[in-house]
Amino acid sequence: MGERALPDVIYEDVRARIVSGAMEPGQPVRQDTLAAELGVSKIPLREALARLERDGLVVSHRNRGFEVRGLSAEEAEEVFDLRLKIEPAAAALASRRASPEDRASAGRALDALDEALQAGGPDVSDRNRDFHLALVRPSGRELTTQLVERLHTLAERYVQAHLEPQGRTARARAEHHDLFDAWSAGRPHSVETLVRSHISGALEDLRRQLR
Amino acid sequence: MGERALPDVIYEDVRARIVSGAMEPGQPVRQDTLAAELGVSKIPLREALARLERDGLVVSHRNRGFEVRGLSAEEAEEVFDLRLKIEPAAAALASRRASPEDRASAGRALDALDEALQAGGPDVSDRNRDFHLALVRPSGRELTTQLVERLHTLAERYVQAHLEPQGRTARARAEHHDLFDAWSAGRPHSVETLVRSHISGALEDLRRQLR
DNA sequence: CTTCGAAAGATCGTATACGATTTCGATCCG
DNA sequence: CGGATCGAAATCGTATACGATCTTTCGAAG
Repeated sequence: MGERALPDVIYEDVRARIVSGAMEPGQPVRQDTLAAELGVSKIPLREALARLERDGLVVSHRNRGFEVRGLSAEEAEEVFDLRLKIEPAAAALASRRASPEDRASAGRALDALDEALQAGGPDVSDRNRDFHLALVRPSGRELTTQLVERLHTLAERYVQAHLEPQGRTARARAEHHDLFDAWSAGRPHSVETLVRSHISGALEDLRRQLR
Repeated sequence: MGERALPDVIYEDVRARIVSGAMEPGQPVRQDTLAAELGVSKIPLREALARLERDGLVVSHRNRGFEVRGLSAEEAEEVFDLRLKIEPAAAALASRRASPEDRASAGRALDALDEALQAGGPDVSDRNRDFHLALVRPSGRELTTQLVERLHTLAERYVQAHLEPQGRTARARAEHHDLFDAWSAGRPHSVETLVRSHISGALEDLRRQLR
């Protein structure tokens, strides 16, 4: 029936709840309750939770189930530090290898992100992830792409929790377009610099909020 | 009864089979068979497999289950590239922050690794992982430590598949001791350099084997 | 009033069972 | 002989059920 596997759907649903803050840090995950709410049994839910634990979004305690992972300034630094080590080079490599379809696809992802930013809906997060991944995936490096996705998700928790969209969207849009232009034109060095400053900028904003 | 959670035990068991090559690249994972062999049901096995998929050790196909992930020269380059971006700095940071107990613990891990290398048993892999993680964990960076562990495991597959222990163990032991000395003395710059060259050396060996 | 302990309730973790899907093999048709 | 078709067997994925563990409650003892 459904095109996508059940644990995939559940995984994305719960992940979105955690990133948005609908499920709060430290909050225990009641498996029967959540499974009932999603209309499934605990089996596929637990598989999704096992993945989320791997992603660093939940933690499990023996015989006490899962809870939403906490946030800390230290971890924020860690996540952005890892992103800075990986994403700039990955995006630069991808810009070298991207095919015309890849560029068109990234362009569409940028458009979708712009629309979402203008609409201000709840799927800005997803469109943002899609765009950033579209800049990395053409590298052909699967593991790196998966890693970038996870780090982006971890970072997004801090952005959602501590940063207001106000004012940031305008700068973000400009940065996205500059970045896309350089990426699409195959200027890897510019891409590397722009990705780095894009990530650093978000980290600076966060540091201000976290004192 | 058992101290460790069932999915954990299964996860480590299956991971060891994949890393050692006992379960070969491309080989489908028969859940009923494997679960019976382990004396458990499919439920905890599938949770373990969900984790292994996240680690990049198996892949799943909708309604067709899991299979052991393939190996490729490209992925080997990718894995070692990621390790080079992350491990040297992580170990250097850890060497700055390590407590006396951390240093003692790392020393014990090194001793255990030496013993395993001398004995030549099948748990060289585990002791090797333990030692390298003992050099990173004191950084206090959980996500980075987890990442290093996964990358080390991915890399180990290539080492097991393509490199002979012969000759390498002597050099490895020397490198481990130099590295531990620098790390234990809190010389982060040396640590960074030594970790980098340790990883690069393994990559060079691999490249020779992979043509 | 506090502390301890036991019983009840809540929650977890997994074995079992079964429907759904895929794979395999034999037969039929072109 | 090659390819399609259909039924049987194998395999997957998950809902249900239940034992195990943890948490809470409540009463008794100090």
